[in-house]
Amino acid sequence: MKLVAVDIRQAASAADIVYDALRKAIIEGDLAEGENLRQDQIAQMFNTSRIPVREALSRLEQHGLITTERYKGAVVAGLSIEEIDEIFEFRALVEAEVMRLAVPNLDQDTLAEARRHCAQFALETGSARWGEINRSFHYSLYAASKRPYYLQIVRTSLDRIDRYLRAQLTLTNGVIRANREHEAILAACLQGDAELASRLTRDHVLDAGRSLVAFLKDQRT
Amino acid sequence: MKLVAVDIRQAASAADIVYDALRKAIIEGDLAEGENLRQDQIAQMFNTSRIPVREALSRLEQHGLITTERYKGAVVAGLSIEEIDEIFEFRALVEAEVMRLAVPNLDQDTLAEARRHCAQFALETGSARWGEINRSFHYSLYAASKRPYYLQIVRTSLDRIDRYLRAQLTLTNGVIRANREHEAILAACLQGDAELASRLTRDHVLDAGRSLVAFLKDQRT
DNA sequence: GATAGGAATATTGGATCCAATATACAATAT
DNA sequence: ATATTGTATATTGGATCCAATATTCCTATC
Repeated sequence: MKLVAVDIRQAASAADIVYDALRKAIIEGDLAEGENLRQDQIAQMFNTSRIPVREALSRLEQHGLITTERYKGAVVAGLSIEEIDEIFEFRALVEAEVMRLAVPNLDQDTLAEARRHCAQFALETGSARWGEINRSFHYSLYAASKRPYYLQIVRTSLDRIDRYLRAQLTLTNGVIRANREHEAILAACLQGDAELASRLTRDHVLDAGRSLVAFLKDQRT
Repeated sequence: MKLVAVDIRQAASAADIVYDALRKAIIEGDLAEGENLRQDQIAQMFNTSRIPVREALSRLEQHGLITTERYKGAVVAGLSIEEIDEIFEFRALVEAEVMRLAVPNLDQDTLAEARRHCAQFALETGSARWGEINRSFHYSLYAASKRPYYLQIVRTSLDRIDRYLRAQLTLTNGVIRANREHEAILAACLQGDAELASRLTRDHVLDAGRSLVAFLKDQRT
């Protein structure tokens, strides 16, 4: 018997599909902050009932991507400047540590992959994919840390501010700076200098945060 | 008109109540790891239908407290030694930073409250409340950091291992050591020495982790 | 014209019902 | 006796229905 076995346990439920789609839409900024999420409307869009939608919304709320009020419904969560600042500060702490832990485990394949993402980031001109490639670059390195719990935290904290990060990359000249910093991080990794890579990662995140906060402070006046 | 105004928006839904109860039961170890969670059974216990139960289970899964498999149901999540180790390492990183950020903001009232919790921890003989008082002690100090996002992360990571931490406190002589360490942290806070308080917090968490891992390695052979 | 009150509508939360899947167990064949 | 198949039961996921609450809009009153 020759057939490719798939693990059927991971078949996605309707709630999973709705959750993934909404998460993506929020992260990428397709759903604006403050926008109402009507259960009925979403259910119709996915050709399903409200039950899986409610489950998806409940999950999104747990991750802070939406806020809900009883009998009033869900809206895409917004963040204050202070909250954004805090999340960037937190990310700097955790991602710097993850980078430090990753460096000793980096092998040639991983480094090659990271270099690919880095190059791709520099080449990409459309804003749509910067956020995604940026993630891929960092994740490819972080994965070597072999710290699944840390990575999950990194993912959820990135989720919260990704929308703003994309705006920052696009609207300021963040891409040029980000690319320069990516190359520096990659160079440190190639040299096996964990401390340097960690410090550069920390600065990279804090830089982006500062730039974003400045941008938003200007915009929100 | 004289009455205490309550914000009715935060009235708990059935799903909230079920979620809180299950979370508490898992954290406190009343539900053993691997135990099945039948929707129908839980619904009957709370005099409700399965809908709110399903929502509660979905939320618990997002926080890693249970694992579910499609059409098979939910079980209380267990952690491997490696996972426990990783979470303690992570907590050490984050809680040390939170402590560092908290010290400059500590005022007399907060310190008095922390001292109360610390004393209460030393006096308590029954194992049941150690976990709770331990949390209260640390949270009372952490709150001064004014970093709600960090605190939420600390809470969820503590949730994951609280069950094991309680076992460690109870079954080894962890309480004596923990209490000594609490007093040292408190002293550092009173002196306003953020670096010291941070380092002691880090060691406190790592100590507990090492002790727990040693205990579990022995037990799980 | 502005405002308070109330009916009509929309929306959410929860209960019940049905379909899909898993599990337990009996029946049958080897 | 053991393994395999089929069937009954249990359980979950999703759809539909009902109740509780919020929102809208209309009307009456000043």
